[in-house]
Amino acid sequence: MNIGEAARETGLSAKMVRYYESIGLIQPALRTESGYRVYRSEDIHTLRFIRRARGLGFSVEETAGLLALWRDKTRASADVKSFALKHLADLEGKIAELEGMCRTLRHLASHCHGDGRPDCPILDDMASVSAVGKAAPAKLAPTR
Amino acid sequence: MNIGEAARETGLSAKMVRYYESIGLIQPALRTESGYRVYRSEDIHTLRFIRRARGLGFSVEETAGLLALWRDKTRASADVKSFALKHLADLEGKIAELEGMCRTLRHLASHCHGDGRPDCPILDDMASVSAVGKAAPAKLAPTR
DNA sequence: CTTGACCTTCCTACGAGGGGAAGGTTTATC
DNA sequence: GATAAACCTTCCCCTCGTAGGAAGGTCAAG
Repeated sequence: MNIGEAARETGLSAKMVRYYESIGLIQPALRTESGYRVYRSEDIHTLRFIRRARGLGFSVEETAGLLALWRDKTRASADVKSFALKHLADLEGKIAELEGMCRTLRHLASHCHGDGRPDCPILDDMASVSAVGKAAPAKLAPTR
Repeated sequence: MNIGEAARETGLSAKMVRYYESIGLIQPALRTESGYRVYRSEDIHTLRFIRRARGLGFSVEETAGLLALWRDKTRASADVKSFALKHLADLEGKIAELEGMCRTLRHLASHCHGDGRPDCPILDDMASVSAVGKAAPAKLAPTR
């Protein structure tokens, strides 16, 4: 199986597969004589695991940790669980942050009549000195 | 007021202020004879507006749009409102995505006994073929 | 033999900055 | 007036997880 097929099979892109190899998340793939990467079903299995972990929001680095646990047949399930719960807490923190923004935005929007007139409490609030840091608790976290 | 003071005053970093200038989000600052950037209270006002917008999760590009609306004294408040509501919908979409991950993780973790034994339903699930794409709806969205 | 669909490596860009080097300026203290 | 600390300047490279594309090699079908 070459990289394109492996990509279709796993829901990743060929680019991603090469990238994961380049950063050492997966072992270098076998190669044909002409240099094409070759994937066995066991490699596909690993790639699917990776895609699943990424889909659950684990970073690539965390995914490497999970892969190591997966391959370590003597791991304690408690280790996996704490890994998962730690990540869950991260996600919940992110959600809380986004919800703070949503609350503020909803509040501001609800006070804006939203017609053709120029006066707008949303802009007024954003421009007001007192509002600085109100809905931006502590740090300006990475958005996206 | 030089850049360091302006940064402290607005809650941004000096790097960010230079960056915003470099990408054209703000006008090039005035300079002293020796080349130091100088900020007037009106510039500080703008920087605070930016910080507030970023704190509400608007991208820099969206912030540029908001700034333009802010400066346009003839804008319709409806434009601002729709801008805000669009962003709100984006945030809500992001939250829903994260919550999907959380739900799955909570479910998986609740089925893991979390003791010293190696068998772990979390890893089992992640490795199972059928689970592919289950909690990763459609695209693998950028995490962080 | 040619065409098109693959594959390879390498380089660039994104967003939103952070870190730090090398060097100039300003301010406070002695 | 000298010196040291604390500023400032530009410049370039790093992050993270990809995507896009150029230049060139390979493979299967017609």
